[in-house]
Amino acid sequence: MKKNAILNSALELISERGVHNTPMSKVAKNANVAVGTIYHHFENKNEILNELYLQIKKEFGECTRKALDKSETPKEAFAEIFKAVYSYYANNPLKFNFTEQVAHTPIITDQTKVKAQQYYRFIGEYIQENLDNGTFRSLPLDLFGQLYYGNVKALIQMKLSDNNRVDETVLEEAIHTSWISFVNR
Amino acid sequence: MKKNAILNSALELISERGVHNTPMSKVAKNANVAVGTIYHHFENKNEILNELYLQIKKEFGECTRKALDKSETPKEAFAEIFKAVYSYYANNPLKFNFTEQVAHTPIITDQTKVKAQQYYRFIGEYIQENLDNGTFRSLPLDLFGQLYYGNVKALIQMKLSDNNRVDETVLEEAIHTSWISFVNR
Amino acid sequence: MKKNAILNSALELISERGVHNTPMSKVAKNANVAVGTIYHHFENKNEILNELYLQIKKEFGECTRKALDKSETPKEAFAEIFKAVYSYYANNPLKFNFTEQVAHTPIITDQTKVKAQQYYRFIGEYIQENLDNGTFRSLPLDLFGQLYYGNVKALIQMKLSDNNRVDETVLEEAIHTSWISFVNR
Amino acid sequence: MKKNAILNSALELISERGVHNTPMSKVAKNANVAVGTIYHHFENKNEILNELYLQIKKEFGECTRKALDKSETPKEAFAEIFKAVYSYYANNPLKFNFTEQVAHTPIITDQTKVKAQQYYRFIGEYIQENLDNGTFRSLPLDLFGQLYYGNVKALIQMKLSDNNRVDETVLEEAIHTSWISFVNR
DNA sequence: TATGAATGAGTCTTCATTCAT
DNA sequence: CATGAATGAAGACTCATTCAT
Repeated sequence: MKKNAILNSALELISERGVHNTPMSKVAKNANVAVGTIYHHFENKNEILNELYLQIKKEFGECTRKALDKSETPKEAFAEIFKAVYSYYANNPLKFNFTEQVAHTPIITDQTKVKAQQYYRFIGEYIQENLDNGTFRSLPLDLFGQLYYGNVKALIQMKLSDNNRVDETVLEEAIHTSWISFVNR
Repeated sequence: MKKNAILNSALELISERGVHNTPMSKVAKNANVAVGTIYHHFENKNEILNELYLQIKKEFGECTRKALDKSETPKEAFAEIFKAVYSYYANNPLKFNFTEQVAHTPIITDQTKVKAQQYYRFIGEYIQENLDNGTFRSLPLDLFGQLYYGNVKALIQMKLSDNNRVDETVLEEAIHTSWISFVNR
Repeated sequence: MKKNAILNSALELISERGVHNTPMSKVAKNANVAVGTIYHHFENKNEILNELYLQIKKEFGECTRKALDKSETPKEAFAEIFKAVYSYYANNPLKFNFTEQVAHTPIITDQTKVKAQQYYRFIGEYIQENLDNGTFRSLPLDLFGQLYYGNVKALIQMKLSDNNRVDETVLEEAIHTSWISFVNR
Repeated sequence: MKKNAILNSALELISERGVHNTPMSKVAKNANVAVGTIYHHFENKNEILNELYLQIKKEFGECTRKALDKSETPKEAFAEIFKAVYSYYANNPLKFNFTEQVAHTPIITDQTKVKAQQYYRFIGEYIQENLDNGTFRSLPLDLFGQLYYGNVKALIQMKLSDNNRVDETVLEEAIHTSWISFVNR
């Protein structure tokens, strides 16, 4: 479908060249589509970006959700979520770059952000739960989230900057590093 | 000096409106300077951004260096560096926004990045030292750096998004959280 | 019939929004028809406008003709034609707006204009007759026409801009004003 | 001055080809100016049109005002204003076409219209005066204005469509035709 | 006939940069 | 050094028209 070709084209170009260095004309050409066709499927450039953002966050949420569901203990869940997030972005570097570029930008509307958050709200719930039952040390929920995600991101960035540096050992090491910072005792 | 007025004007506008939403004409007007004047002091727009980046990283480095110098134990140093970085950006939100926006962009040249790193190389050295002497758990140096900086950033972002949420207690808590994740035993 | 739906849709939109602010896509949607369907019934956008123009002028001619036919004296005819033209456009403001917008534009072809004129040639003939027999003061025919129609238009515009200002009295007054300017003695 | 070149270029092209058939690129080329230069002097296309409109109405007002000032009787004033308006547009056909095209369009803002009216308010005042003192037959002021201007326009159009048809005699005849329609008795 | 996705030339506008004063 | 008018390439978006289904 041309709509998907357009979304993929935009993802590719934007993640490589930046949002403001990616004219619609290039998005069109790269999608083997006429410029006008883009506007048949999307209201404007921002709508493409919002749709792309939402699509990524949905996929991201689904992968991570599976990881949580198959886990039996909080510790296992912690590691599995970590690995899922890491894997998702390590395997989809374009999507990582795109998200990082666009997330804190007025391009992504509040409406989109709210919608997107529903796809991974369960992570917050997982954290809150284990904050409540004393598994985790007492920290503001959102700070916890930022620290946790920051830890995963550190690893993702290492992976993307040099594919060979991150192996199973480093991954486990990073997870452990993260875990001990949050867990009580 | 007009050159400084231009740099400050650019910093203000860019951090608030984004690089690509900040035309030179606005930079000029905001600096009370004619457009042409900018081009007497800078080769082009990118040069402004690179110079700004360098200037910020230098200042950042100096603040942090002082924090390290007055510390006596590795643990104290860890906390002091954390606080210094946090304070610098919490007190200079424009500079934080600017840096975050620009850092991972082709706008900032490799040459600039290399130069900038010299201003805070000592942090890497501090970490390496304590990695070597066994104070810190064994982690790749750059991963360590990313994790450490990621932790500080989580707190800075919390501060900037809601000034009142981060007090001395939360700060100490965050530092502790970070410390225990790295230290051996 | 879809063809009529298209013509009506175009009339509505164009009279309200202007020719160049009325894309074919909107004409189609407003007519509950696909864009492509329009091109089965019309060669292109201009053909719609020309057909619309012709249709209006025909209807206009018929109304006015009836008014003339039932009149017995030149003076009565003068008044009846005046009222007929006034009524037609006062009751069909969309058609008035459309005509005014389009009439002096290269959109309407000379061929269309010639065809249209046949629908109300009898008005010119009525004037010429009474010019010849001395009822009217001697004026170039087309100037007479322009003046006469200009007088009616003044009233139509008054009516359309403020519905309540034009009542029977004002209408009669305007007709009288016009009549005395043309009649001999 | 380039600003004037732009205004003249726009006047020329628009009066000949229509507003929506006159791209800024052509306005620029015809003015021997770069496209960007236009936007150095005007906010956007509409601002050019509004400024042009205002300029024309000002000039128009000044010419007509002189005609009124040198007149001694109401009848003389009636004729002189008629001639002045006629002459102005007959000698400036581009300006006539431009005004006619644009006047009843949302392009010209209400603010512009209000400003413009001040340039020829005195005509309304002249009419009102002679309506009050019984020189003119009792008609709504604005209808009077429309009829009066309509009569002049009829002659202007005749002149512009065939330069040779309107001579001094026809002009006097038209003025007389108009005068007798308004004057009492 | 009917549909509506697709096309791409053309429109307005922006903005980094230049250069005459 | 300072000024700001001028430049024109490039960008987002529109829309009349075509054509495969």
